[in-house]
Amino acid sequence: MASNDPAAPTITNVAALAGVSRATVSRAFSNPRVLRADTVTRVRAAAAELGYVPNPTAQALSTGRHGLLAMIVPDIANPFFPPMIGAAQGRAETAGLALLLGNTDEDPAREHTMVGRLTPQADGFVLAASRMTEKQIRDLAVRRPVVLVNRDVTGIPRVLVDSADGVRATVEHLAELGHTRIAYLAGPARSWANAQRKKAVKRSAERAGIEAIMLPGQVSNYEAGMQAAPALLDSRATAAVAFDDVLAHGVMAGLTQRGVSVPDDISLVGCDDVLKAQVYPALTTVSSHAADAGAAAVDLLLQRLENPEDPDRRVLLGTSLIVRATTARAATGCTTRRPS
Amino acid sequence: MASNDPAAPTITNVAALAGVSRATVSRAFSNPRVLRADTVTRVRAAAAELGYVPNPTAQALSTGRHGLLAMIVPDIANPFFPPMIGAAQGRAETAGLALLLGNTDEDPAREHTMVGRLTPQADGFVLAASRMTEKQIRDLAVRRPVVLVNRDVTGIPRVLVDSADGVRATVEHLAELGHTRIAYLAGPARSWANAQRKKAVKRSAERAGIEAIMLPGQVSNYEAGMQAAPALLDSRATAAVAFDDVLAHGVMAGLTQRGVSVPDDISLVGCDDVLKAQVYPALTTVSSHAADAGAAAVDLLLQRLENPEDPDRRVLLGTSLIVRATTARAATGCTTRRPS
DNA sequence: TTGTATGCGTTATCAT
DNA sequence: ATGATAACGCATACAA
Repeated sequence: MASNDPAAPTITNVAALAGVSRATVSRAFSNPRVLRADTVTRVRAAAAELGYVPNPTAQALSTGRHGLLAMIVPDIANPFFPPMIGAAQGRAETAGLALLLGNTDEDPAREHTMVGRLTPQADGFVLAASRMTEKQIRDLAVRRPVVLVNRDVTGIPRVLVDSADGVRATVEHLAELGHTRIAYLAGPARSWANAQRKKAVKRSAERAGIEAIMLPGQVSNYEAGMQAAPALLDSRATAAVAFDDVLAHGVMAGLTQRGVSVPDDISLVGCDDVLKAQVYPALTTVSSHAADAGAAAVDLLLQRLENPEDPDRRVLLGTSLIVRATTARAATGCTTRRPS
Repeated sequence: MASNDPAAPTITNVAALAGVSRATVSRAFSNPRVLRADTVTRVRAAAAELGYVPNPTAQALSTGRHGLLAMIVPDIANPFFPPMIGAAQGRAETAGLALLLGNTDEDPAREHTMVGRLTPQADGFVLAASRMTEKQIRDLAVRRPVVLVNRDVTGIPRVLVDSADGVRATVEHLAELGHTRIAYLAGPARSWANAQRKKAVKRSAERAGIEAIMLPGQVSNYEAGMQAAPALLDSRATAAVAFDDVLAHGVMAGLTQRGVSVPDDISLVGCDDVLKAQVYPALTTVSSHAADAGAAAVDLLLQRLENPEDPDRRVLLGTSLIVRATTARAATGCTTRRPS
């Protein structure tokens, strides 16, 4: 029945040592302003001497606040998320909160179950690229503050990485290089970011007066990219924008395998800048600032936590084109080489 | 004071509806075997009707078990850790536990503080590549079960990725390719894996009858790799093993920048296989199976949790060489080109 | 400003 | 097999 924690001092021990009541010790930590300054210091000294730390579980039972934030991501192995998680954890830590991490493997059912499992312990949720239904999200939101990342549900605070700027700059960049027919390689169908990027490519191409082809996609990983290479070649586009960097690298591999050179034969642009300049050839990409998104999401959540009546917020984070080594002038004259 | 959870039914409501005492409701969930089968079903039915779920916080306060595992990593942005974290979370989830994640930015002080903050809520710890002192780790271990990953402290259960096999295979591979002078590019000085790999390179080189040069290093990132390129060239080694893949990529960048070609002029091998075959040129590397390590660590922790008297365990995970495209025969005759 | 008393939801001890 | 009740550690309404 007792705590399994050997020799963990409680408020009672501190009270005895400091010669005050347990209520005073409690106040010395949770509401020091109502106490005389010297009692606060006296109590704190006693606490320090014993190594006393308030027990968050007991606090939670009494206040309903657990000091825990939950963050759910669809795939931690996707390099887009780790920086976001790191930033979120750091922000939470600064606010004195700890972070519960859940990985759903893109499975909506698993996400829903996990959220249910965590609800009684978490003060709030950050749902990154959530795959749950709008109804499920709203149901959760009435029980706990929720902040969405890259998912746009009216009435739920959300931070969205707005690819529009970066994609437009990308298309203009490609147009300037003489490309007149470009392709968009889609990512997960349910992904908000995918829908947004697809639309941005389409519109920007119209504006720039060039042709845009939409190539289908389901998942976003290296394998899928490899397999998308033939379709890209068939499309006869001379440049492609991929849903993200991982997909782009897969495409690059598939193309190289078929003797097609990037960027000499086909220009390639990724999204999210997850690999930075860490690989050769360095990928031209649309930077997403995932870490900023993680920090912003936690900030939003903290606001909601201290003021549940906070108005609906929709934070848009900009993106920008980073030109590196996978874009070049459109191949002139000769057609793209095909394997035998 | 009250719970912030709207309309969360408690054991009392269920007891009233089922016409039993609160104790019986409790037993119906935590220890059903001592109850008559029909009462269990009756209570469960009442609970289901109300949507009752046991409150983990209250359980924790009473039992001392929180249903929470904490995992601390030095740098979540390092691609070695995300798969490990994902596997650990999955394993914990299967066991009905949630995962608290902490990121320390390689800062021992921050790690220590974080561990202190989390101790009252976590049932146990997985410390990945911990930077804390041995004493700090032991102190923690008397309060909570602890499992280490890639840190070797006697008496503390630990899982170690044993690079020896993979490194030996690497050195033999290089020797067969005609290399007679190879370099090891070190990583973080306090890293157990670094010490182990360095030693393995040294010994394997001796066995293979070739020369091994140790190049110093402090941190492991792309930048550091770039900056290490000149030293590598100065060493006149024709092949190099880097502490990890990220460092290797940085080195590759630095070399390419100076007009030195990989693998034509210099062969390069990474460690950990964090980028899989996802980049060109695909990196020859020593695979570390980080996900397996994460799963094994949680398994070890679960064992300790149910039996604290479990004997000291030291799990060694093997590694293997994956030959891809960055190793080739030693350049013959001509010396390595240097930039002007 | 500080102390007293009670409740938070559950488990476990001791009865019956 | 089941019920009554005392913890678990803390926060807060109320009293003083």
